[in-house]
Amino acid sequence: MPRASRAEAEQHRRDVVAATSRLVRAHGADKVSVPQAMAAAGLTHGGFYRHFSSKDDLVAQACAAAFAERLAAMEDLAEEHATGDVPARAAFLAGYLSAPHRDNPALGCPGTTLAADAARAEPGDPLREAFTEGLRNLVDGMGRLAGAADEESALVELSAMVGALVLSRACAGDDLSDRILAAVRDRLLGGEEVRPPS
Amino acid sequence: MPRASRAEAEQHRRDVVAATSRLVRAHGADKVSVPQAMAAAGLTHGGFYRHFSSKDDLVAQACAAAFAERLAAMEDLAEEHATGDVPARAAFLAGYLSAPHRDNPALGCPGTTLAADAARAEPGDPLREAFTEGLRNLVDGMGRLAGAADEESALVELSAMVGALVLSRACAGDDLSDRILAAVRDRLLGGEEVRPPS
DNA sequence: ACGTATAGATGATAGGCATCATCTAAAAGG
DNA sequence: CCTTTTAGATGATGCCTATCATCTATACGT
Repeated sequence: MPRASRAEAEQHRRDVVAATSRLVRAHGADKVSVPQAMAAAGLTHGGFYRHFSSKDDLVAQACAAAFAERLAAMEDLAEEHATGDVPARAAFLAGYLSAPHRDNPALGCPGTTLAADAARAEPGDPLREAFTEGLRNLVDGMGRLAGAADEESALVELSAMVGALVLSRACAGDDLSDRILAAVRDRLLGGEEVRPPS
Repeated sequence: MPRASRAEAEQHRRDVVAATSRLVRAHGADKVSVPQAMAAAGLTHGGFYRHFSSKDDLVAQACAAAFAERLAAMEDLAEEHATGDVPARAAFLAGYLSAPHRDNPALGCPGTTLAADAARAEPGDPLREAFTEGLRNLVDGMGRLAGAADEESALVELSAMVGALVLSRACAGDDLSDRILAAVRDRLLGGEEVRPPS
């Protein structure tokens, strides 16, 4: 099926990015091959280099797309709960620290799934930059959600959420996994101190 | 150099595990090849399958070794600060949430570097089990460090620490990286609430 | 409507990988 | 001391990978 229209081609590119975004979150950046990524969008590997300059380029775009998706979900949540009795922040936290989020990394927060790949990338790597940019936006978004909380609070909260999800995924199937999620969820929603005074 | 003594062979095995433990923390489990792991211990890939049943087996042993190493360091710290004026917990936190720890993943906490690999492993995978076991020990160790704190507190604290380190590594080089470490360090050491009351 | 640019398919190239087979010489054990 | 065992070296094997070259047919510009 050679030669698609310009609009179709652009849609294909978007499909590849979206599919890759899910694949890399589920399996890691290096476990997704170019043929796999293209096939996931219904194409063969042939046209790849007409859309992307390299595999790293695609992965970086996929990372950016994942962050954008999550940010959009956060803003939807903020609107949804703008007038409700459940604060948007509580809804966000409960969803984030839930078993479904833990069990669905492919559609989940890239802060948890791509951080390891970004950390291992070289300082100039496009993935590294896409991740940093996305993370900054996520922190800003959390600040807005919580209602003008300071950056420090947003950073602490996000760290606890990311750490909890990462650890709970790593030991999923074990009792410990649920206990991690519950502990952080209760503590963040209850507003108790991080450490009980000794 | 064929045929080493039994004691030498056992030492070689240990060397391979120790070297791999560092390699996988630095580069990820799949980026370390069998020849690389053996070469890092001064051997060729030839004798590999006399020591390990598979690459997965080696990686799992390397993970367990990394956790054991960290736990030993924690116990040393507890002894060291048993009678000092700086509580062991504070020393542990400060070291954990420091730039050197961020910049030296090869020698750092496997909870941050191997969680992604463990999370992607199948439920029955030896890496998954080694990680879960190591994590459980780490949580117990933290409880002892903080002086009989409840498990929930240890889990929340560890989540925040792991999340902070993972995120700060992923955006190392950017201002944000230092701010993440500082925010979590200050909050955990200061004993303030996770979220300031709104 | 016609020529040209190009999206996408097919196929090739070169390299790295885990694993296994074979060989060797030295240690273990009697 | 002589036989057996085995740690480790060398060298396949077959598979998967990113990237590039080539081809084709169709959408686009004129």
